[in-house]
Amino acid sequence: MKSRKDTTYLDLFQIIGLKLKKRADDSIKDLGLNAQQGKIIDYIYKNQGEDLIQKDLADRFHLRGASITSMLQGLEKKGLIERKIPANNERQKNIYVLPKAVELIDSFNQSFQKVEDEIISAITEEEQQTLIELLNKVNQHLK
Amino acid sequence: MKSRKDTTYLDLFQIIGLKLKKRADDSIKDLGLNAQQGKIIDYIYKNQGEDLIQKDLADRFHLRGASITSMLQGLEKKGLIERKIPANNERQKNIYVLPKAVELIDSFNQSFQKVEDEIISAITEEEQQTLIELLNKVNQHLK
DNA sequence: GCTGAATAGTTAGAGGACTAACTGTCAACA
DNA sequence: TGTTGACAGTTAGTCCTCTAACTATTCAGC
Repeated sequence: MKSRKDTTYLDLFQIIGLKLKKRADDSIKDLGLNAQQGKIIDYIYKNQGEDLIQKDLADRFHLRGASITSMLQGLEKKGLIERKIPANNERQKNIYVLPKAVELIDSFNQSFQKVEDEIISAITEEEQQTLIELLNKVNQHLK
Repeated sequence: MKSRKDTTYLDLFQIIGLKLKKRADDSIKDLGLNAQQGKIIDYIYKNQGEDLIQKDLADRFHLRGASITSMLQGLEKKGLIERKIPANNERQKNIYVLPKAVELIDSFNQSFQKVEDEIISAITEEEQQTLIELLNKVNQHLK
């Protein structure tokens, strides 16, 4: 009875999530960053015109404020981003990517695309449509 | 253009995984454990007759050997499991749950079931079938 | 206008997972 | 049978995220 077959949705999501995280981390580790940092830089780059503040990142990436603080401090130390207190609200910090980071964005988006391709190559195009619909339903339902 | 809609499979899996992890952790934290520890105790309980060793846990849960060592040391310190070096192979350690842990298993399996129910209540029964098939395909394809 | 609550961000300290280097045991085969 | 490589597990040190407690600013209602 070694081959128990009661893998649940919870287990599947955890396992797939872990595998994807490891692949994504691996794929950009030569750039000195992990996948989360890459995703965040990309997100900052695409939204930095919109009065982007740390709280937005916390919401988008489902991380705590403290985690964002420490992650951005790290990226700042590496010269990849900068934070400026806006004139109209001294309790916030607007976030911008620096040129050094912009150069990297294409590179890790390509890496992420490869991981993406690995996922979808497991199933047909029709199934891909179905999967993304179901994932979105589940995601939206979880608050 | 604040509502960008290019959420990828990778993003979706990460976000759903994170949300589920937080829910699962929350649901059993009163027992002094996190979800991963709960899952592992359950797995040990169901497989402890089969010469279960640490390597098996590392494989099943996609964690490194070192992580399993430290996690089991923690569970051992709490009096939840024990490890015994088997007679036939002194380089391994067989793992067993202790009574104190057995008492908890029903309780956190119920908690996990609730998280499971939250997932599937987002979609119809037919969609549930489809989703689990697709998830299994993707998972198996990722080695 | 003042006071108290809400909001944004930081710090300190803890825990979990990782890598790299290590110990000790087993197994293969020359 | 002796050596060498594979294997199971551990240790040390790092990184990321978390919670809890904190500072500082802004907002809302009396």
